[in-house]
Amino acid sequence: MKIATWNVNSLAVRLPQVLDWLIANPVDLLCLQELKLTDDKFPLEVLQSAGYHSAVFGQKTYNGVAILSLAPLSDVARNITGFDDPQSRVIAATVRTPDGPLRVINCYFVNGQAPGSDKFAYKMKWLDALHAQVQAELATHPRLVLLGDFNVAPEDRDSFDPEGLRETIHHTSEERAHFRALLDLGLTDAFRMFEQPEKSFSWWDYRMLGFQKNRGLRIDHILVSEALRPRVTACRIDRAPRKNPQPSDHAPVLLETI
DNA sequence: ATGACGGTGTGGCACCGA
Repeated sequence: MKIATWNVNSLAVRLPQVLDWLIANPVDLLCLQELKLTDDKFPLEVLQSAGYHSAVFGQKTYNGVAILSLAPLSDVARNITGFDDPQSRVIAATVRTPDGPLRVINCYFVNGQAPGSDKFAYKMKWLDALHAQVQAELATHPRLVLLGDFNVAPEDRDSFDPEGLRETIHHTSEERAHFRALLDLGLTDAFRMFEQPEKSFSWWDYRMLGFQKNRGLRIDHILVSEALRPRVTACRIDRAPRKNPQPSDHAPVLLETI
């Protein structure tokens, strides 16, 4: 089984690239973030023609998440139970597999702007709420994958400049503690189950030749539950779409299981 | 570095992202 996550930074702009990428990478599940469009503008029929079912949670201008799946999706849940949020950041769904149901939680984590800002405070509250949500989901769905744009570089090696950016956004101790708290629920960062090239990143700033200089961050992640972990055979970042003429600033991350 | 680059909106620029 192949599962991927990709922050597309506007699906309206990136749809042709998504369709091309799915032809080259016929994954079972593709989780998208930053759709930047409302549900009525989601290209449901086009993706259906490509063979994919969709569960969508859109929003005008900002945020928006979707799960694309070759197999039908059930028990779709939007955002976090008991956490009133005007922003569309979380969509979960269940997909049947030969080994039993798999719960998929696709998230676009809060950016947070800067420590001390209102947006950072929102990020912390959102992370608290997400932790409780994932804990509850795990209790009923032992086979679970939590993936998306986490907006956290978990360790120094996940940043192009860990010293210069120490305690700045994506690098703060608080954000990293929240990431570890998710791991403490029994989740594993699938990317770190395998030997990886040094300076592996999933996002690069559009400015200042960020990608060409590999000045990036690894902030897009795929976390797998204990039941799923022994099934994981590979996890990698696909840098190819970042080389497209009009790229997203994020690259897809891919997971393979037996 | 109040910069850069790219997307969206009802715009002539501001706001946001990371």
